[in-house]
Amino acid sequence: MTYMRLGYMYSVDKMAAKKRSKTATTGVSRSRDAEGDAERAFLAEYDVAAYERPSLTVDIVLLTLKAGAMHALFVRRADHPCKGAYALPGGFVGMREDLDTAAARVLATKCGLRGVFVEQLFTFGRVDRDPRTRVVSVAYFALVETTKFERAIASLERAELLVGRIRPSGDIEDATGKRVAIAFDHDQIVATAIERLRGKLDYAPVGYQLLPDRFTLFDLQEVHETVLGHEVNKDSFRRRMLASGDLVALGELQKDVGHRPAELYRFARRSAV
Amino acid sequence: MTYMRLGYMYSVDKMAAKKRSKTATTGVSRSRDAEGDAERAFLAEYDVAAYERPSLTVDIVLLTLKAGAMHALFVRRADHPCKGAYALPGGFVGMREDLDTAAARVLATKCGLRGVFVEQLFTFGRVDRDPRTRVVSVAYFALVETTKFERAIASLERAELLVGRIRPSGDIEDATGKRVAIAFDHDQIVATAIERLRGKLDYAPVGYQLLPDRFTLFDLQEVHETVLGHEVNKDSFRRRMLASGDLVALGELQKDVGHRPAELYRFARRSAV
DNA sequence: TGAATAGTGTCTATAAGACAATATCCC
DNA sequence: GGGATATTGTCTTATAGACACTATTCA
Repeated sequence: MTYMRLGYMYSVDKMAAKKRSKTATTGVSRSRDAEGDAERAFLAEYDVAAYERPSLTVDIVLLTLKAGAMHALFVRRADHPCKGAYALPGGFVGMREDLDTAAARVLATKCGLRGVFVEQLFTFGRVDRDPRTRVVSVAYFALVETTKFERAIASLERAELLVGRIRPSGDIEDATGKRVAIAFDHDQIVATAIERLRGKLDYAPVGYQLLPDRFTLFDLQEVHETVLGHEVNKDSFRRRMLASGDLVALGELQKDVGHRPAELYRFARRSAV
Repeated sequence: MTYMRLGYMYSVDKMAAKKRSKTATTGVSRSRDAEGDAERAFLAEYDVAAYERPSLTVDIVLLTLKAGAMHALFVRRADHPCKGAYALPGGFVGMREDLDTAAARVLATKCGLRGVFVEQLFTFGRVDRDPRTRVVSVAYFALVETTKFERAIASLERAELLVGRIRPSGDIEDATGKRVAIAFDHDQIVATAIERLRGKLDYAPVGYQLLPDRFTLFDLQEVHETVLGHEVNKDSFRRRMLASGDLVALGELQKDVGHRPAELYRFARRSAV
């Protein structure tokens, strides 16, 4: 029998036997009165107007899954530095704009997408990451299903938009399969995004951002395999997914597939569009 | 039999049967020539000197484990806003200073610690998080063994240093057990640090930052239980840790413990001191 | 009917949880 | 020896991987 105490679970009849007695430790928090010099130092430091500040941007790694590989959206750099290279869509953070809001704005204006999954990824701030000036970039990653992705970039009609195919090695290639140059440290940002996505597969129903509303278990398996970069066991994958409670069977089947059609599912947290 | 192709594992004799044939997908990457207006927009945007910029700081969540609970180091705010409240040690990011370097500098100057584990945590940038001005803060978390922690703050001899005990609920209390006020959004930053630490337990030998050089398996178990906020199964924990390869048995035993002494271990990646 | 993949059932190996039995220290 | 905890070994249960077998669609 167990009960909650201070947020810890204790087994009433076992704790005494299982736990080792601890030597007493004396508290150490000290609260002496603030001294004058420390206070002055603080005040001086907060006179921030006197200091130069780095530029602050957000960069978006918009990921989609297409033809068995992850793809990201890039913008071709029109100028030096890195002229002609693939850069991530990004923008400066406004003074009266939350970071998440800035990310959503860039996603809307430069990628043509609203309401998709976005999450803060990591902040890149190496001093020399941009040769022009000090720029610290808060990177975000977004996931979107491929049809939305393509509709979005088609709607923007912007010449500089590019889609890069991300190889498991981390290399990025264009539609012809040729490896392309990536601007600044954006290759590293993309690699970090893929890594994060991989980590999320274990505990989050990631696939639902990358799949259409209705999909088969095999579709979902392909998403996992592509993200992870290796095969997963089919039987075990099926069992795990069905046991997770994240999937709802629609009672409908694939059509026109040339073999026994698979059942269609949707994710439990998203009502059918 | 399997072989590598494009970074994917394929089972030679099984792929045909296991994989469903995919409908062909046409590539979509387009590389039309850059247009003049897009170029001008880019240039205008990069004229960054014209824009106001948020202040950029790093804040440190220095965590240690003491008396069965996580503790963090705070600084008492000497001024408004949040006068008297507990704030995280932090500082502005210098123009010629990497983010990680800034974090290490704050850790050294304000916490008295060098060479400890530090990792970027998350970037907090809500517009209203500091009422004085727009401040975006890249939060870092650091882990240190309690004796180092206490030696460090003792060496600084600064009156405003405070140690907060972090309750599993997220509340922070002083040495007397009273809940204290936390400045700005720093309670949220601390909560994020604890959450991250929990997540890392699954795949990283986190304990080694929080334990002395020599420790018993039970010490390590206590670290996990405190961080996770719940008990773990002793037998399984033991097996997992010993099988992980992260531990090296020292062939020495505890002394003066009033019961059968446990074997002492050290972490494999850290040579004895 | 045959090709192709979906889905089910079963067996085995591995890891986790439970618990008994034995070992070793200090008093 | 008695108290206390460490450590080992065994049993049970849950989960993953492997694989055979049946089901269903289209050509």
